[in-house]
Amino acid sequence: MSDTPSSPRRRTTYRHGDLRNALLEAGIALARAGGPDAVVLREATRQAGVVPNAAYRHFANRDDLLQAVRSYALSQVARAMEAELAGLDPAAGALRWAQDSVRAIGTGYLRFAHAEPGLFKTAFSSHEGVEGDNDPTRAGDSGMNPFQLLSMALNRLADAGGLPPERRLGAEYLAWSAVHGLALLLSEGPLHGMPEPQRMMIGQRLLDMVEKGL
Amino acid sequence: MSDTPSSPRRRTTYRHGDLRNALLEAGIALARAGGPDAVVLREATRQAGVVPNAAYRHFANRDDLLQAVRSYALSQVARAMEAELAGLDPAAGALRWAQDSVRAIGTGYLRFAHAEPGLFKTAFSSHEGVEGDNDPTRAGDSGMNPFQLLSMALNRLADAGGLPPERRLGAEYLAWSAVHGLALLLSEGPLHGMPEPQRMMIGQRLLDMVEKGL
DNA sequence: AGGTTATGTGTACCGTGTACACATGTGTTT
DNA sequence: AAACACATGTGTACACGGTACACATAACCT
Repeated sequence: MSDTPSSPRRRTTYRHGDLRNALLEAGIALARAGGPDAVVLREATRQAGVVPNAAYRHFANRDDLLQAVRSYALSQVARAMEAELAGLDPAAGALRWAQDSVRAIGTGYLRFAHAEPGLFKTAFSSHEGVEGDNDPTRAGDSGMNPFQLLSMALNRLADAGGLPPERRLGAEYLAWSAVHGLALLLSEGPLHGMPEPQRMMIGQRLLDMVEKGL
Repeated sequence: MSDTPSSPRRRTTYRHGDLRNALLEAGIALARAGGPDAVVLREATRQAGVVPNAAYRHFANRDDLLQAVRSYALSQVARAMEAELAGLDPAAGALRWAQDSVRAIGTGYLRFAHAEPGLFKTAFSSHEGVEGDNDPTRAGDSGMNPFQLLSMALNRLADAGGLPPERRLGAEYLAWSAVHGLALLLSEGPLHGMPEPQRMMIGQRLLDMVEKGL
């Protein structure tokens, strides 16, 4: 009971053994609790039970650690989307399925933003090109990252005739804009404390708008 | 040429005379150049030519200064919207005018986000309820803040029959979500360096989506 | 003139990121 | 096994930022 921060588990060996991982875990915990700004190097090392500078053997600097945390957060977003997709019935007709897929992506995004506001904020704190990268640490079980999952859903929609080809290009950004914007309003914006039912309702309304307007 | 930061104008009087204002100006300059995180108390006092603690006679703390800067940024957003609205022709038919009004709001928002990314980011860094407040420092020449301008445009649309009454409630948030999301993607997101023509194009496409889907 | 108040100064402390030199294990080569 | 290089953690140190507290000085008001 002589540990102050959280899990500084007095280590007996000079070597930590798994420091990079411990720092990442700590960083994730910090991000979860307080968003990207809460990911503070010194606190992470404290939780890992090492001296501050030890972190520099595993991360170039604070931002490097933050990016690692962000990758994790992105993979969690992907998983949230995949979880929604998994509940769909492909036999419900190609168009319906495609539309539901797009909605599932949006719903997963919004759900995650609500369930894990800190990680959500971290995931998109510095949205550097996630589009064309195949970093598996940012992907879900499907191997796709959030952006790629959205693209896939939009492809389904286009293939099913639910989205005219001339409007397919860049559709990711339109859909993403809408959902991301709402997620922000709900998680840290003026729609903050909105109760669950209304939250779900406005989310669905927004997805209606996207579906109709895309 | 003995001044390092920017305009530390060696003052001869003990009293500054207009410190609150000077700090605000400095804060705005910092925000303009680097967004909310760049608004740093000590730097503002440096530019004003006073000692760090002098700031506390005019602002409770750093955040208080930041909020003042944010209010200014919001008023600039409102002005950008008003500038777009001013170019409209009310004689073009009620519906068309109403639709153009909504588009003007969106366009002004997007333009400002592009022209002043730092201030834009600052304006919405902590979107605390701007809806029902009448702080004139956050308003444009019309006396309305950005949210209120949007509401007004949507009212016009509803009055002109362009938006069914049952879908009027909360429409602000749907439109705002979409435009805000895109502004983020364009200003700090993956759509960052997008050339002007394409930027305009995707902006209009997004507004099409909102108009169709609202 | 004397007191009260507003505004700027000096000093000081804490937390954060990070550079640099040093210590201590681990693994490899002879 | 001894020697050495390398990887990884430690100690010390500095700069920067926010901010508390006591003090100085000027403006204002009897």
